[in-house]
Amino acid sequence: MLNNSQYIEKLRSSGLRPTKQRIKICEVLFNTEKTFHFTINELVKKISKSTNDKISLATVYNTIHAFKNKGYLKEIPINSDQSYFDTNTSHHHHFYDESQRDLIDIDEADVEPVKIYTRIPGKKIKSVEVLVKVEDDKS
Amino acid sequence: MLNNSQYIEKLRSSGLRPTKQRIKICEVLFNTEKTFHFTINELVKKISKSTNDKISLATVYNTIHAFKNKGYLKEIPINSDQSYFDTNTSHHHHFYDESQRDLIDIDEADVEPVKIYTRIPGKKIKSVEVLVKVEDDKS
DNA sequence: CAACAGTTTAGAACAGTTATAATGTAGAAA
DNA sequence: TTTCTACATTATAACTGTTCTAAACTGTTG
Repeated sequence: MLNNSQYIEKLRSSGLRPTKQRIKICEVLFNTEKTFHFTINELVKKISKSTNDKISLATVYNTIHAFKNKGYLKEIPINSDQSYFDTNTSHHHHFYDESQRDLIDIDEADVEPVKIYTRIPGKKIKSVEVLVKVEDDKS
Repeated sequence: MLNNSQYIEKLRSSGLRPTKQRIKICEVLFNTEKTFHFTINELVKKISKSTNDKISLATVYNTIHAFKNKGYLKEIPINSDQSYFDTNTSHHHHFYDESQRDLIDIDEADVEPVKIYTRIPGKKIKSVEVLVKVEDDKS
């Protein structure tokens, strides 16, 4: 929930030029009460609903990748024909309802911290992500 | 580690006609000491190395999906431009080294069972998968 | 063996994503 | 403010993994 000048500052401070496309995308992504999940396709629709100046698809992809690299977005590891992103960059996990193709946050407090008793020599852990797949309970 | 007649039986008992393509794919996938991970591309190469009769790409896709549906393979949820499959269908988790694009099993005993204290009403849990992303440790 | 449903096949089609190269623009310097 | 330049945007082409199509083939059943 920031205003434009704060997005401009945020972009500039991370070495991204605050273009009007990037500011608009910031608004769509971050000017919300709650965080949310999205695919590029859904984001494009959301953008076009909220502005008359269309943003090209390539720019959306570029911007999302830039934001992901800067840590403003997380990509959610999931088997899907398209990539899912999350505006919630805090440490948390997900339910995935494959039938509805619906992603739901699992609050960090609702998952016992995952302990891993083995390591890969020479590598350090970057992230630990839990994906809980659910299906309709017909019992 | 089965011989052909056992694969024929396995296929037939799950309602899949034991065609020579499927039997060959069974051999490549299951006639090994250790389980392994693969992409369709890698599998196609493996198949063509081990036989002179080429199997069409469409058949490989069909067969892998059939095997996955029958529970002979698991798909590994990962953000990648291609799907990863695992011949190890027991419950276990993975390290993913993004720089090498390399998947490594985490033995079930090496992960504290993941406890989830929340549920989605009307849905039951189908699987719980942990993906640990690692990177080179430059410290 | 005949008949049929299931399977394989090559290639076309498709969807998501990335690359290209021309045009535009933010920011710095004069 | 004007000029300059590196960075961004754009439309579109290209690319990649996967799915579809429809014709030919084959395992199974009677």
